[in-house]
Amino acid sequence: MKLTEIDAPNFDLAMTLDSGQVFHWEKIGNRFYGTIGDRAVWVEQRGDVALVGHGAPSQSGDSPTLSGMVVNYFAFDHPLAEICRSFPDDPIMNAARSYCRGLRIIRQPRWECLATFITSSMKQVAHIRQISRKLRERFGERREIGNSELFTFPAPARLAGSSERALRECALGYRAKNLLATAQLVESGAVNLEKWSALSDVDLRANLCELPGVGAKVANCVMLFAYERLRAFPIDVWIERVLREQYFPRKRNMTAGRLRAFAETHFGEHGGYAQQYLFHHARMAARANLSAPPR
DNA sequence: CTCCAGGGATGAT
DNA sequence: ATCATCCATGGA
Repeated sequence: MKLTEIDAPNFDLAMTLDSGQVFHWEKIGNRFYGTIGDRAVWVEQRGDVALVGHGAPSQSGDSPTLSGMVVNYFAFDHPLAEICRSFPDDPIMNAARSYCRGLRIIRQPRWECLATFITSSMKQVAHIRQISRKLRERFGERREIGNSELFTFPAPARLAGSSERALRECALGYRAKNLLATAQLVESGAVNLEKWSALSDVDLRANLCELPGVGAKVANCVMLFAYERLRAFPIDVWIERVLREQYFPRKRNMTAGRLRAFAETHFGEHGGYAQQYLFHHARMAARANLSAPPR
């Protein structure tokens, strides 16, 4: 076990990992255990420093340094103060910005992010976490870290070579068919997720939406979390609720299309970041209301 | 346009 | 201990 300290200014690890953008990190004590690509690590925040525990690299040679991988994964290079300053100055956004200080949109591996969000449709965060764990345990590669074992997210070939039935055993339900079909498209080379990074937002979204199990919402999540398209604005039920109740409280005829058009213009060049802040703030506020309901 | 598949955590009773 | 609710895509 080795330790690495990494400068992590303006960062909140727990907020970042608990904001519904990534689903496999497990909290044990003060540490979050998970994989970054092929590497098993734990991460602990100590003020402005991220302490990272890790085993030996899986392969020697030309792999990037661990600290480089961590900096890239958690996007410590995103100019967060500047990004937050670009949000609109309205009461809703200001409350979310203040609550979510240090939340960063991370850079997830493309396939892992796409596959995970295909499994996310019509599921809540707790279920998505379970599916991710089952897929990893059954099809991923085992890694040891300290006394814990972790599993990498299975490569496309691994899932493409499985079966709808095996995937259903991982609690995917009807999503199994979509994940299998998409894995086979990627594995066959018919789809090259890395090459898609060169596409415009419009073309990337269109290509993603062609994949089985990917609609507008999942496509926007993948654009935001795996392709660093910080303008992409996924609208799920939580965000739709925020938009309707907070921005248009007495407009009865706001269609989904009009809401989408509003979001795309109102939240600006880092709309995806704004969306994540609104999403996380709304979810945490709802949770707080359960323990202390209003009146 | 409507209806529904499929499923496990979570809340309500 | 049961019962209802949450959720996004795609096909009928």
